[in-house]
Amino acid sequence: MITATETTARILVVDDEQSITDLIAMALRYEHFAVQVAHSGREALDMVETFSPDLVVLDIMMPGIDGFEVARRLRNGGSSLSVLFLTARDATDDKVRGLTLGGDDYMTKPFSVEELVARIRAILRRVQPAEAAMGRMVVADLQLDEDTHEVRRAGHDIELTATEFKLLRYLMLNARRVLSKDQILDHVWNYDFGGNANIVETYVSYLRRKIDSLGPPLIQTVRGVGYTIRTPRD
Amino acid sequence: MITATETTARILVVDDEQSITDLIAMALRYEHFAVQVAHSGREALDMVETFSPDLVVLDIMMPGIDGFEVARRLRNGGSSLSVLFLTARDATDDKVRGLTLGGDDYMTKPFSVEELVARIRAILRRVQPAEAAMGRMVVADLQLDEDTHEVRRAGHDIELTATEFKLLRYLMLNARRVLSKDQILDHVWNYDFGGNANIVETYVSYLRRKIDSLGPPLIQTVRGVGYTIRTPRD
DNA sequence: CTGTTTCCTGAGAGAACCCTGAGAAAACAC
DNA sequence: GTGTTTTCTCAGGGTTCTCTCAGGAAACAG
Repeated sequence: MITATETTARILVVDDEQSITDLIAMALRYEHFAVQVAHSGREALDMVETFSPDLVVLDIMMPGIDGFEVARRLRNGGSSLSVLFLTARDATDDKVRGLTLGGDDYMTKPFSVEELVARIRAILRRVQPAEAAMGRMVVADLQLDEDTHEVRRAGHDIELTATEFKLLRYLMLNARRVLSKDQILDHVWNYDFGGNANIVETYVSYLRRKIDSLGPPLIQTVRGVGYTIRTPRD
Repeated sequence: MITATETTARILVVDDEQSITDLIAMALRYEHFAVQVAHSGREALDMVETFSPDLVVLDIMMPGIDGFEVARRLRNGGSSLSVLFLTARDATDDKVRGLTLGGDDYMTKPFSVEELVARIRAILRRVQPAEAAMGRMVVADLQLDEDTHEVRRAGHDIELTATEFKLLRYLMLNARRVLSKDQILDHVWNYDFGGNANIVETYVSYLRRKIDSLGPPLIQTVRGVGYTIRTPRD
């Protein structure tokens, strides 16, 4: 522990589908957030009282009190609670738009866990300026900026595709930690991705070509386990 | 914290429609204003006492005491409070004009959040000269002046349509940051716009034709993510 | 050394994404 | 009302990206 203000953000996850709340809760706990789960609008409103979260991940389509109504009741309560809405891809986004103009945001299902975490961090960064400047990550002479989407190493700009960027962000967020291919697949690709894990190898290969050509290799294979990014032992 | 005079302007939002006050309050809170909401003329007059806002966003068409009457009573009370009126598109604007002779302003519904914020800042700039000179934005050799609505690059005046101007302002306000098409749509277009996001591509195309023909391209596509305006790396 | 497993990477098909011209519809000016 | 400007829709086509597959390289076990 570093200081007493090293706060762990509290997140309430609301979805009527258990599989979704399980997925999200697990991912967020892994990222060291304090997580609670609710499976209906009513339950959510109750838990906001008892748990007082910093942010709510809120599914819109729920029987009974839906996500819109939950959000509205929270606002009426004078709460300035941040909300990340979840919505089906084909849902008309009009109503969501109206609600997400503030610091809030929304994602369409299916999403990748990595992106969910990224967006949650982005929202928290705005609300809790303590975590400001967190949008920039550094490993050795490699830097990644989430806001500008810029990646540089040793003074060179590196152009990454969307997927490459997400993969690198995930690796850097967990720098030094070894991540299995399945973990990477689950976090960086959409949760309903059905393909095979070889795609992780492929994208690691792409990243190496762009990043490790500019200096000592940072992305390392741990055979039989997975990959990690770290500054190499001399 | 920088100084004690680092003031956050206080804004009272008055409209009988909850969805509208929700929308505006959320957007303004995101811009770090202190916001309170009232849903009737009477409530508004009370809150002016207790909240003492710097500016009031005031809907005209309200049951009971309407916006005109609220403004009149405020003036009679000797207050020099600034007002931004909201009015339906088809309302006769004559009466509004009469009331906006001071530093005040008005907007017709539906509006875009981006424009609402811009006008509020413009009003506050006049009243609180502290924020003066905030109306000019610069990216490389491109400059945009909110007050005069002028855009110049490399010594050339550039004529933009209203929508082009709003889009460019939003991009420049977030210079270097990558903005998704949805984000842009939500901020630059009216809140009830239901069309598809391709219109953003179209307008980016228009802007490029007018702006990027005068020098190295400033508006950049980040494929799969969105757009950003930045001075290009050599 | 040999066989086995794991990983790397080139090639390519299909999909996704983006740009832009053309024109209809709406707003505006006179 | 007429003509002009602006906004918005649509679709074609070019480009880039994603993902699969397969052969070969590297690491490991015996």
